[in-house]
Amino acid sequence: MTVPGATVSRLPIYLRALDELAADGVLRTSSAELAALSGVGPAQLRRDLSHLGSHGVRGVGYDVDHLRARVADSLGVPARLAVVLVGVGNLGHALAAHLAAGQDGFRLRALLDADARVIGSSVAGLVVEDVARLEQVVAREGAALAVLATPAEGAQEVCDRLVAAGVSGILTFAPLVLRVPAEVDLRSVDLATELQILAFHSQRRGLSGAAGRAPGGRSR
Amino acid sequence: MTVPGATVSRLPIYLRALDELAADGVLRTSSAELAALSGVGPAQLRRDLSHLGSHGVRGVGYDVDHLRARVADSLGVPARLAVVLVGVGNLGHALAAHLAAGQDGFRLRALLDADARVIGSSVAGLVVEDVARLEQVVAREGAALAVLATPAEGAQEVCDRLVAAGVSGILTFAPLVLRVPAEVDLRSVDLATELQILAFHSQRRGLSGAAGRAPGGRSR
DNA sequence: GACTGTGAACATATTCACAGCG
DNA sequence: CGCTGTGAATATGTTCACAGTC
Repeated sequence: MTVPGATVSRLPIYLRALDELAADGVLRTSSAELAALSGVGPAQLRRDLSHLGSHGVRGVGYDVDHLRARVADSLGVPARLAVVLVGVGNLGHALAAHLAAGQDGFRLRALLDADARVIGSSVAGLVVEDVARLEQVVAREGAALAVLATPAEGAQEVCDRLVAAGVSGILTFAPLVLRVPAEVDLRSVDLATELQILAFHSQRRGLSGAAGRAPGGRSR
Repeated sequence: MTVPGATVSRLPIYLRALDELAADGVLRTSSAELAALSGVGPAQLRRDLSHLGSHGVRGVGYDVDHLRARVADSLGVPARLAVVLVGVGNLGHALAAHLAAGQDGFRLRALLDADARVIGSSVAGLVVEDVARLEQVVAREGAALAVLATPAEGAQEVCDRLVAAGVSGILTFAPLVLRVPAEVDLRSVDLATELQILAFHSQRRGLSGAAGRAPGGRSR
């Protein structure tokens, strides 16, 4: 029962949609409804869920709570994995604040930085520690995941040390290509990259900017 | 000469690699070298570049400056598109600071927020304006792209207004599924989603946390 | 009757392996 | 010779359309 990567990347979206339905007191849903909430087609949603096993009822639909538990399980949400964040600059600070809320199924357990002016200060309820102690902190917290929000310089070194310390997944915001061994999972988010991708399509479309166009409708 | 989406999403990475080579004074490169710098295979790199036309020399390689110009052109970097950012909270502030540096080929032209305590303050060299004036600001700056860093509540409304005002691409950090018409490009980045994807693989691997493992090597 | 789960068709993306060419 | 560019093979992902089942 191996789940395709493309499916995995959509499971968090389905989980959020299921959370919303549950919060609204909805008990049962359909592939059409869930797909609409998730911005995908019903066939894709059914195919995706089928990779987690058969959890719907033909002719009826899906039980919201049951399906939600099943999706949350596959994403490891109940384990509430420990996360450490390295790089408490502007961006790291903002990410820490979001994560510290703890609503996403993770426990942010430590903040690390190299800047003496930041070390020792309190951010999002945690005291920033010296990145020199990275190995000890990762071990102490049993961190499975790390968020990397340092500048590009030095990011590969921090990454290597995180891997050696035993984290199994890294989410990086540093604008460079990081090397990790195959058994470690790396996801990269970069503002400039994302905007450049948008720019590509923008110029293909031949629109150089926002000229006065008739207000369009909403929805896709 | 239509470029596949998967290729487009890698062009910014190639561009950064080419920038590095140029900065190091390297005049000529090969698919093997560029691919190594970009973390992809040589065949993929050659296939990707071939979609932009034939810019290498068989038996020799690629001219760094020429290729860089060609990739930058396809990404619309020389146009230096105008960008507006909506939502100057923690995250928006950090994103504005990165963008304001202007090193990525964009001009950050305006900041918008709904919070009266933020409006009028100066961030990254720009005065935060009232989101009520979104339409006028987008028109005034001729903004082609927008960055959305508001909370989930109200994000769809802002998104609709950005679309109606004529932006052609939106990068959102709000944790919800936004609807946009087909002619507008939407990219979504969400911390919780990314971490949940990592968590999926982490638990598949059966590693519950960071136990003492032998320090591994680097590189992939 | 209504909705899921899935085989089959299609579309997209990656990789191999080598022909083409300076 | 050495390296690019690309046909062909493979792998991955999406969509259709309907059989299966409550």
